[in-house]
Formats: sequence, structure tokens, C-alpha cells
Amino acid sequence: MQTATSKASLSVANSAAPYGLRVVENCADCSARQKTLFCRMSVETMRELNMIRQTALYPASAVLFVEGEMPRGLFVLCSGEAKLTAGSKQGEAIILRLVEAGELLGLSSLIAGSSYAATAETLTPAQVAFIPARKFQRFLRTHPDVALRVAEHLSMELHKSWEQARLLALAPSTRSKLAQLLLEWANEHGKTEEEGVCVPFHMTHEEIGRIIGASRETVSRLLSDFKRRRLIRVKGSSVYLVPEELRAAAI
Amino acid sequence: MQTATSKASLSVANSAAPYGLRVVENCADCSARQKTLFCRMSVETMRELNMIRQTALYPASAVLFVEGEMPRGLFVLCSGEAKLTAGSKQGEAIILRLVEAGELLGLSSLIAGSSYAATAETLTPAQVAFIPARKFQRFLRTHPDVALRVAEHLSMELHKSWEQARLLALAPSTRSKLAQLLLEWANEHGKTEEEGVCVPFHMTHEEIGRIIGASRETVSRLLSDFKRRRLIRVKGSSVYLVPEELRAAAI
DNA sequence: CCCGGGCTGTGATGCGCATCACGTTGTTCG
DNA sequence: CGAACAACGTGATGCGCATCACAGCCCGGG
Repeated sequence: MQTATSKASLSVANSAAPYGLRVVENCADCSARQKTLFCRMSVETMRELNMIRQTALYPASAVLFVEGEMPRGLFVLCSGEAKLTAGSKQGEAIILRLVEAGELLGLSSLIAGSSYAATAETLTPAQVAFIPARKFQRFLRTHPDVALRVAEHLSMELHKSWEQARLLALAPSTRSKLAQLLLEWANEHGKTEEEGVCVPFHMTHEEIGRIIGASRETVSRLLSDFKRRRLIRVKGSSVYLVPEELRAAAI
Repeated sequence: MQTATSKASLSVANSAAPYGLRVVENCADCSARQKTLFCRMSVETMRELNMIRQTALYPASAVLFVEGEMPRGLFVLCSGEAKLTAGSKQGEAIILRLVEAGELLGLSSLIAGSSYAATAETLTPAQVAFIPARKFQRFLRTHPDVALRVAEHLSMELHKSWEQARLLALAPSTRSKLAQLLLEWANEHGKTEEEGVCVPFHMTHEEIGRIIGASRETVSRLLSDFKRRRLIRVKGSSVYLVPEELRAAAI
């Protein structure tokens, strides 16, 4: 039943929840749904979708699928975080995109009928719903409006990808790339507090480097420098930052 | 009727063909159609599509749409070549993608209902069909199978974009990026001849630099070097290259 | 025809960042 | 609770490529 491989052992819904996760049994109850492809669906359609999905729980750094495999279905990240990476033969890999709760994994490859262009791996313990390819395709054919929403969704993904390319290619320096990345994160997940914008932060310097195309050491040095200049302040696993000042640093 | 702005003057189908282009009157006769989104459509569907499209001719380096504008329709590049670029405030721009005859321009923004994320500009004289947004949306709603093909198409675009990111980020040197770019072009448009693979070549060193993120001078130097090492040979506006050797150079 | 503007080749110079190297601080286990 | 390992901080060094500078080149237009 399961196509996914995992570094760690695999676990299935309805077992006693491991990894400290609470399992959401029904898509209709899922708080993440509002943000996704499947928002604004009729109750009836929702029920249909609920019928054809299976749920699994994964630990952190579990591999959902690997670049080059053929897709056997669609993954929905119900909770937790994941990353999409692309590797070279020599083993290095870049992070193409971070994926948050409510987002889909592997949609484009499934739709295009081609092999996965990236590897998906969880960053935190995560609940993941799986919809087998056949059933999803039948669902699409019987719900033309959803097909259009899929197209919309893919368009937005494409734009994000271009945005990323712009970030990487147009920034004059690594310093600027890092500053812009922080600002982007602040925009997406930041909460404004009196000290500045607070951003949760569970990513190693190594991984940040793989996003902006820099070495671990450079990321380390730049972050130190940002701290020294009071552009950011680290508290536990959160970063407080002052958007205006940081933007200025992103020459 | 026209939304496009252009550095040069605008011209409309049925006028005496300027820019040395032959005008294709009917989509069904278009040789580029086979490769596109609209291949394998029924004659009837094709006729419908033909009804709602308008054709225009543009000179080289005409701007079809600009980053930030709202899309007013879909462009189909019937003949010629174009590029998609993304710019920074400071005026620099990168080339996100080259677009060939038969491909679509602005599909993702139209579908997503968002403003253009890139600027489209012709590289050669080109014939362009235009389908107004409203009519295209109606067409999509009445042809659910086409909506799915649109999704497929967008998926492939997304994969190309990732492929580009991989090229840029994983290559160890500019030298390698350039070699890989040439190989990619050889794959897509190359014709194998006795001298090696022949690739048509109408792009300045400056523009190549904007694709791989390098300066004009570096591109110049690297190409010279490739010539010296007999990895490529320039003849007129074509490049002959030996894939195997070049691949080796792409350390 | 020759003149001017865009493209191209190639040197000299300097800076940014990868890389190596090593010490320090967490953090997860038996 | 301490061992073992991963993530972090920071110095020294060198290479790659941007940048500046200027000299041929090709082509179209007055």
C-alpha cells in the first residue's frame, strides 16, 4: 500500500500517535485545508476526497519520494514541514523549496506523468495524506473545476520558482541573498512583536547555504555579522529581525 | 484590441507581411501546433480556438508584455523566438527562459489571475496569436480536457524551471554552466552532422551571461577557450560541438 | 564610402567567497 | 552522566570571476 521509503520506520494512521503528533482523521476538520488547493470545495466533494486518501505519520527527515522515481500518487502535507531538493551525481544537493502544512507534494510530476524532478523529505515529524494516482486522476476527470484549481496551483508554484531564480541570480552578493531570504521568511511566517518581526527557525546553516548557494561557513559568518550589526537577534529557536534595517543591508 | 506594447511599431495580420515573415492564417495549418498544448485536439475544437484568436506580427525585440502588468489574454508564439526576463529595480535582468515557436506566453499568470511575473520580448521577428482572457476562460470551462492539458503544460514548465535552478546552483563553475547550457541547446535544437552537432546561434555573449549569471567578458573568454580546445567550432551563426568532449569539460 | 554604434577579444587588478583547519558549543544517546 | 557526534564560530589562504580599460570587428546608414 505504501510507496514511500523512509530512513526511519514507517507508521500508519490509527496507530498510537508517535513523534508527538496529533492525527487529524478527516480532511474536513483539517485546519490547513483553508490554505490549499482543496479550499472552497463542497462538502460532498470533500467527502469523496476523504474516501480515497490514506494517512501516514513520518518522523523528521523521512524521505517521501526520490528524484527519478515514477509518482504513484499525490502527497498532502497535513502537518509539519518538508523540503524539496535536487541533487547532482556528485551527491551535492540544493533545496528547491520549503513545503509547509497544507501544501501538496509531487503534484506536478503526477500531472505531467513524468518521474519526480526532486526529492521530498520531511524536516519535522509530519502527518501526510496519500492519494493513489489512479484515484486522483478519476477524481480530476469527474471534477473539472478541480482540474482548473490544479492549474492555478501549478501556476503559483511556477511563479515561486521564478521568484527564487530572481533571488539567486539578481542579488549582487551572498550577503544580499541571505538578507532577502530572511525577509521572505519574515513575510511568510513572521509575527510582528515589539522587538521586531519574530520568525521560527529550525534550519541549519548548512541547509540555508543549500538554498542560497553558499557554503556553511559563509552563512555562519554573515549571520554573525548581522547579529553584530543588530539587524537580527536570536532567541532560542526564533529570530527577531528589523525588516527596514535588514532591507537596507540587502544592498 | 491590442494589449501589447512594443518598442517598434505594431502590425496586424493580413497586412502585407513585414519583417520577412510568412503569415500562417489557420492554426490547423500551423506546423508548430504538433508540439504544443493544442496538439491532439479534435478538428471541431481546433476550429473553435481558431475563431477566438487574433494574429499579429512583431519585429525583433518587441515587448509583448511587461512584468507587473495584469494579463489580458494568452499569447501563442506561432513563429520566431522570444525570451522571458525578470528584472531588479536597479535595471539588471536575468533571462528566465527562451521560448520557441509553438509555445505559449503568459499562460501561468493568466491562469493564476496574478500580474505577469516576467517580461516577454521577441528575439527575432515573430508571428504571435492572441486569445483574449475572457474567451480563453470560457473555452477552458467548456473543454475540461483542455484544462487538464493546461495543467500538464504548467507542470512541465515548472520542471524546466527547476532544471534551470539545478543548472545554476549545482554547477561548480561558470565554465561548467556554459558547457551545460550549450549541451542543453544541442539537445533541444541540435542537428547531428558529420562535423558534430550543429546548433543555430543568435544570442549575444551578454545575453548568454544573463542566462547563466556571468559577465559578458567571462562568457567571451570561456567560448574562446572552448574554441582553442576544439570543443566547439563557430561557422557563421551556427556552432558545431562535440557533446562527449564538452560534457567532459563540464566538470 | 567612411563613420558610428553594438558586439567581441584580451589584459590587469582586486575582492568575495570557497576551502581547509581547528576549537567550541550544543544535543542525543547508551 | 559522560561519550560521541552534529552543528556552530572564526582564522588563514588562494582561486575564480567581476570589473575596468581599451583595442579590433562587423554591419547598417547617411
